Amino acid sequence: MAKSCCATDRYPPSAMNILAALKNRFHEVLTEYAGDSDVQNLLDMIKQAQDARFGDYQANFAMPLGKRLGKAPRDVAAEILEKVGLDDICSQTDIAGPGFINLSICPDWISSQIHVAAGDDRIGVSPVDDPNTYILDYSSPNVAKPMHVGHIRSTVIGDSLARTLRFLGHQVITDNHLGDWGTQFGMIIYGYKHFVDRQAYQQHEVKELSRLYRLVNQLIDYWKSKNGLDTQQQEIRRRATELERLEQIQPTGDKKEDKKHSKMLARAREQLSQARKIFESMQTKVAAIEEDEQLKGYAQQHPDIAQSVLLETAQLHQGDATNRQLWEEFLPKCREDIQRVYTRLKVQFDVEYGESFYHHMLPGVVTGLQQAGMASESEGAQCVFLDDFETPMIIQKSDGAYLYATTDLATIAYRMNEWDADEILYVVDHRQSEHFHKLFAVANAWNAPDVKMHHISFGTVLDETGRPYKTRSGVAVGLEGLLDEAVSKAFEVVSANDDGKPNGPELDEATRNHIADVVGHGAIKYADLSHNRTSDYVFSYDKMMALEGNTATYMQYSYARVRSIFRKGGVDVDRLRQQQHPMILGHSAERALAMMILRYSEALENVIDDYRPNQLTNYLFDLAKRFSSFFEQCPVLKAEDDAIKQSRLRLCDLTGRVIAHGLDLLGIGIVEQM
RNA sequence: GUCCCAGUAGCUCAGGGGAUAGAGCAACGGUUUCCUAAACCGUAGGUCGGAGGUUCGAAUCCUCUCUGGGACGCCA
Repeated sequence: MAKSCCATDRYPPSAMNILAALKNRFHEVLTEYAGDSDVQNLLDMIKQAQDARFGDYQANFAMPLGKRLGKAPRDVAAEILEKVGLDDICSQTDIAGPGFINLSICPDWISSQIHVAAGDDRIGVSPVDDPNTYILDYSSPNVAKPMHVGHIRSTVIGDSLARTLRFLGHQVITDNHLGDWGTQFGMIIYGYKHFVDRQAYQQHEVKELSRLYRLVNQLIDYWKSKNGLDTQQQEIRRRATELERLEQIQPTGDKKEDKKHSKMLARAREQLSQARKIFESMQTKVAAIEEDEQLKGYAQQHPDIAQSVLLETAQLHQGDATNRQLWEEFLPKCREDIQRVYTRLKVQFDVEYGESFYHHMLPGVVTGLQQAGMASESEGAQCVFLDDFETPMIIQKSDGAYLYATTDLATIAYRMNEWDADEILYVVDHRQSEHFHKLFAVANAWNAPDVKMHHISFGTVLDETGRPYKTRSGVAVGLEGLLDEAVSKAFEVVSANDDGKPNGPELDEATRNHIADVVGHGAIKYADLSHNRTSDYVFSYDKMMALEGNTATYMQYSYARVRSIFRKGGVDVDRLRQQQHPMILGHSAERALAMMILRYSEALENVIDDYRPNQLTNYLFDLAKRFSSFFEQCPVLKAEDDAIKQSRLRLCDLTGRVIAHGLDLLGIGIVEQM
């Protein structure tokens, strides 16, 4: 039932997402069949075709509709198609299988749309009709210690979501909720008072502070382990006895019983081995201190270090002059240090209100919740009990100190007052999901009933053995070192590739450095963004820097190829854009590429739908693949005639624009040559 | 013990009601007098952890189960 295309002049020259256009067309007719309430469900069954053999788009609503109406789905499909009339948009409409409606978009319509997109600053992506105010809370490192690999996902995902939401027309406030007020500062204050190396501090304050942080941490761990050894030993004995007991039990012959028994045995063995592992790790920590005379001395002089650290923290919070002064001295230096990483990553925040910013509001949170009848005392602490959770949310400890839950509630209150947020997104790793569930429940019930809050959780970065990514010594890998490594690997690849060019190298040292910088940082970011954020992923330099397949480099390379065509052809891009030559999509590779360009807005909608930047990376990868295919099959500068050449140049230009724009939304740069 | 998340090709991962489940890498075969071969084209590779259920239709939703990871009152 192929149909021919007719004129396209019915369409105003405004940007139109194809899917939206199709849904628009079906809307009225489907309402006749389903009524207003259900029509959206049916419209959602119009989507991109799963397979190119089925055309460009497919509509799947005829099957459920047929069922409901007691008619054959294929008949329903034919009836609806007849009523809707898609002759101007579709070159072909087919009913296939049980009642799939397959739609092929008419080439004329594609070229008219691509023509519109080319003349549009936003490359065919309209801003949303109803902008919201979003607060994005991401990165949020603890400023007392260097940033490590665990911080990058939050930073990169949050930054990309902020850019995307903003481009779509939403009001966005990005906030780096720094950890600048917690126990870590008690630790460095304590460390500074007792163990500082003056000379080292003068040379590099932050380095020395982070050494002090690690030292104090290590000493606390030492005493905790040392004091826990006996208990752990008992635990091992208890587990061993239990295991022995279970091993004595003879099979009963009853299949079910025996299966249960062998399961218990396996569990008991696992628990025993776990207990031993914990014991060993405690022993290692103890030994590390005791084998070092200096550390051993420190430990013996500071047996109550854990308590003392909490005391230092409490004194800071209570306004103790010395601690406050130290905090004011340390904080700006720590922040500068962290800022260096943001500068490299080109990540910016609208505000950076750390935990300390909310300190004065915390008593009000507790009294407010008490007055609302939501908080009550339990075991000396102020708690909010919630129906859906076994454990309460603790908002004030029995010693009077506040917790991060308290700060988070104060933060929400502030954000509502200051910005009247519609939505708050927390880009934080998945381990904190229970905390956020509680937090949202309390805030919605208490003082922020209408705001939508989402925990944009993400998985752990693993090493090649599937363990959380750490160095051999067990410390999380420093972020700066990671970035340096990526850049230097990129430099090697850039140089090797340039040296291997048939007509000799084209790039000087400075250019190579610049390219390595863009490519290296892009590779790291892309690795994070291209995985579905909810899953853990295995971090591998080699995969990331392979610079082939689904990597930022592949997109950057595509862009560079576009630029190279323009350079070689001496093309004046501004003129090209002004001249607006007609788009000719005669070759299947041209059509496929054009279609992909028009789907950019659909890809961005998919990103926002569930806050998943990997929807954009997937799209860009598809786009770049189509471009490579086009590049192979369709000569541009040597096209058979000038009309085709001009059309192809415009297609190249658009591809380059979408790639550059999409990468920018991911926080990734492009280069002219590589 | 309770709760949350994951399990898809040899490896790393997409796909989260729609047709014969995809990509990259690795393997194998091919492409360069031609705009960047960091590329392209092709071949091979799967019981979507397992069992039930809901549905016209299930990798996708529900229940149970196995395996792995994580979180579970005064850390953040």
